[in-house]
Amino acid sequence: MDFSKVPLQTVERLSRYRRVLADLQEDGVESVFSHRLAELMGVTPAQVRRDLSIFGSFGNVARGYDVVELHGTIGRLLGTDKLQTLAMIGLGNLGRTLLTYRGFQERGFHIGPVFDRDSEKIGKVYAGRRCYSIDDLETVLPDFKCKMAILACGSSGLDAIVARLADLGIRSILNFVPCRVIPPQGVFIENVDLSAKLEKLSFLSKA
Amino acid sequence: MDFSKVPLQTVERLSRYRRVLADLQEDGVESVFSHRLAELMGVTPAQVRRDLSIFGSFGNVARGYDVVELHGTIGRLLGTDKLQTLAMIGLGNLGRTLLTYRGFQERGFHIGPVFDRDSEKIGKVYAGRRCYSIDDLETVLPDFKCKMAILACGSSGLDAIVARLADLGIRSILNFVPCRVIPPQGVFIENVDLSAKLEKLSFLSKA
DNA sequence: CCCTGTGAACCCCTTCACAGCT
DNA sequence: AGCTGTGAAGGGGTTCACAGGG
Repeated sequence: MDFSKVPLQTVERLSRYRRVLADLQEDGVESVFSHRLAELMGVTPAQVRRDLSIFGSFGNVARGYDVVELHGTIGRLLGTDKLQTLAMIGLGNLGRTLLTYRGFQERGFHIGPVFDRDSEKIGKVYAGRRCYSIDDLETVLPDFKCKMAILACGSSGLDAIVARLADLGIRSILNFVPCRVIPPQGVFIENVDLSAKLEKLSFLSKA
Repeated sequence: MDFSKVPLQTVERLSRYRRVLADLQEDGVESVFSHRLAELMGVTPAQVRRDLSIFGSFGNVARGYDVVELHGTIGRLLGTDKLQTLAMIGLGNLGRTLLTYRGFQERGFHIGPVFDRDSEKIGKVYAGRRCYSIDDLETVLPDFKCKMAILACGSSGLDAIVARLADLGIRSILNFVPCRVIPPQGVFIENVDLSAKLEKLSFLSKA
């Protein structure tokens, strides 16, 4: 598998395929044609076949795609077939909400250690997770074997924190802080900027 | 201005330009060249010039772009130069967090009426906003003159709610519910799927 | 010189259309 | 017949490279 020639947009669709397949599986559907899968996804059948063909030939001319098998395959591709533990930086409003967000658990993600700089929070337990001082990142984080982290903190000193996370083996980051963070070598960053989305909608609805 | 030939990705960058320009303005910078703006944005100078040239000729060969003027222009383009009131459906964990999210206020967005179907919540006040029954959407929503809405509810009956919102004049929707919603004619929907983002990161960090 | 604005080239992704198979 | 997988064409967005101008 050559990761370099997988379109980014295909990757983004993979999780939606998996969700659709999970629903089909629950309904007892054994196999599905690209046409039907496309309909459920809101894309073209050609798109479905192209996306899947990048990773191999999973389809059968007579029966289409095996639902259970394809669901499992995509799970393995995404790496969500086993539980992954995430670290989180920042325990404000947003951070505390994410701790109890069911969607993560359902998809095999679990927030483990959380870090903050506020001494009021350090040492306390939130939704079953102990809050550590950001100063103790280097001593605490390695125990949890996290490969991913969530940034839900303030913007000051963010680059330094990201650099430390990278040094500790964090490979990818979900960033809720609305400011540009330059990814260290080998680290992927996905930004979530809710205000930007609203501004986009505001622009589009003036058309 | 022909909206149809504005690349979607350019629209998404507009809010980032505005943020960068706001920072420059705060620092007392009067004008800026595409090269510097590109650096702050993390894009190429050609991209900056292309993006801005779509909306007009704002640059000056000798001095570059006027910071204050461009900041204002982009604000008007995005429609964030005046306060906009949003409606919100769903007052769970996420909904309550969004009510107190500072980022929205800072960018000129204000959540007005909130709706839920849980009779425990209806009539109560959360962060200064009264919670209405979703059954009263048609009688309550028109008073607020909302053009945008946020979906932070469960997935059941979502299409029906979206149709009702569209009938009441909602033009665009920020959707946190992880399921496909088919946009009614003339309505824009932006989906926020946090688990999908994590799955994407999970895939990428295996490369 | 070194800037902006922009036609043209380029690249990535999507869609078409069909060969190959059942 | 109707499906999958895939070369080839098409389209949207980015980058190149340069004309035009202070």
